[in-house]
Amino acid sequence: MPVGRRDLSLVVVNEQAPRRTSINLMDAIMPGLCAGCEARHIGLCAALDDEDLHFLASVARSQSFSRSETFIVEGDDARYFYNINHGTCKLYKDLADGRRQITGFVGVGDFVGLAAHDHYVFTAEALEDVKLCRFDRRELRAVFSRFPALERQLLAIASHELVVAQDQMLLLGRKTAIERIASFLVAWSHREGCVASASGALDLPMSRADLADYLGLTIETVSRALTSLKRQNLIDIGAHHAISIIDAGRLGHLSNADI
Amino acid sequence: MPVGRRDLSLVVVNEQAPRRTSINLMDAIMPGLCAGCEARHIGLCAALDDEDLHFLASVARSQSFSRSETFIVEGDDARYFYNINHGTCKLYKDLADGRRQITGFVGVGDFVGLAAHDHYVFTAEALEDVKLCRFDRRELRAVFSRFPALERQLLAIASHELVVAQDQMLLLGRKTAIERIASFLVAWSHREGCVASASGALDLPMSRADLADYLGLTIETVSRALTSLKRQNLIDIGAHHAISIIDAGRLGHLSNADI
DNA sequence: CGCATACTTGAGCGAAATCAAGGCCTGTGG
DNA sequence: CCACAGGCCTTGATTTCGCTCAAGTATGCG
Repeated sequence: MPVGRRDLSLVVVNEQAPRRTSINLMDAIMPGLCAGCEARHIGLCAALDDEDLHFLASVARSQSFSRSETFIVEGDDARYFYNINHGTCKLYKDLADGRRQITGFVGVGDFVGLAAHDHYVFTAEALEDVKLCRFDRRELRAVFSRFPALERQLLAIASHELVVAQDQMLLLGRKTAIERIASFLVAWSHREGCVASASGALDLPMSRADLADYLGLTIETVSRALTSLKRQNLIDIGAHHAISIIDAGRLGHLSNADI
Repeated sequence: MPVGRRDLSLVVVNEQAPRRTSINLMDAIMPGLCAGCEARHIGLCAALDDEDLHFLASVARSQSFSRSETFIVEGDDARYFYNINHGTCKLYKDLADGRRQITGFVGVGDFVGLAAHDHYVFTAEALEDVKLCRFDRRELRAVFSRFPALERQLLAIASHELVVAQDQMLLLGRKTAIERIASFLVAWSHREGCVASASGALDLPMSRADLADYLGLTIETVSRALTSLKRQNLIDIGAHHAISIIDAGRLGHLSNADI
């Protein structure tokens, strides 16, 4: 029985392919199949045969989660591996006494579950309603051998994430509260698809508590730093987690990007 | 002209292959060629032909650096990519005002320069005399297409480094000074080849200043925390950067490893 | 409209930074 | 062999940035 484009919904959850710098797996594997897709391709031949599609259907499936649902729990068997089709998630690690470190926010096109051993080393929680494409890690080798270009792309993605992680270490180890907030706002403003409205305001899907847990601060310090930036007329704080950057230049200077 | 095993010294600097969890590139490419090598292999066929060897000679060469020499400078063109054959190095990022964050210490078998874009995003400096195998990044694609198993292994390595980076973010963002020091000592004691002598003392190749820059502290705080652990009889501090762990259990408990 | 949750603001505190000596190796040269 | 210089490390005194505790104020939802 042939698998037609229609059946792709099993794996291609979001056909209105988003614009993201990191690649959407399905965009990558099926260039040209997703209408309006502008993600970078990874050099696969344009068309997949029925066998390829059946194979993909057998190793991947779509999933949805609501705000505050966790779909990866630290310590669990690392059986799956995800590609985000819609929404934003936070990844975090907890200490026994409740202290939490958010290691990253992941959005459309990002992969989650790459950095794992036999067990997941972080928890992943939806910050808003999310749609995912879930892969079985046990089939990963088979996926790679069928689509070798994908493996190459994943190495580039992992390398880039290492660069980002090193930046975050510099922030957490050496920057002041104001510098952390400024760095975050500048970095978030460089994400594609983060601008909420015509006003140019940033749409931050995370709470002050999440921001604090990401930047190694408390919610009070985050709040005070944001208020301080607002008083200096560098940003404006709107409702619904919206923040507008008024003076990107001075904000970037405050963020103390490394040499 | 054939390339014999002798000529491998160009790339295989250290034939007494070290025992390390992360793979030594040459061990990987030439399993069986390095006497006593116990590193994991990555599934290449046992023998390389002359063409392979000529190819390797053309893209890689050995290098040596002395203590405190830098061989990668943040911001420079990322032309090379290294595999460490001997010694330990620190990787760090600096802020304009001199604040420094060491993002990692790398030792025998580790790869350096993977996490880079067009330019290096960190500086690498030898902590002791080091020997390296240097690869031209522009030839990386050619290396991978000749040895596809290598690329697969690099993805696994990069994934593992992401796990380590996330642990470090938790440490930098949320742990106390004592917890940071305890975590570091426990982690370092799990490195292979780190035990200096029959006494079981750890050989730390880095100074207190390096430790401070790695753990997001000052040298005074590092010193006080070590003294505190010594007074609690959990460790003993010897000369020449040697530290013995007396009570690994309580030290591990103090380190507050995440759940 | 009322309650719960999230955010802001203020006051005081504390862990680690900064400032400042002082001690201890190690190597060098008399 | 000792004297001295220069790192590197430790220890103490003081300061400070961000945390904790505590209200108070929006915001959103039933």
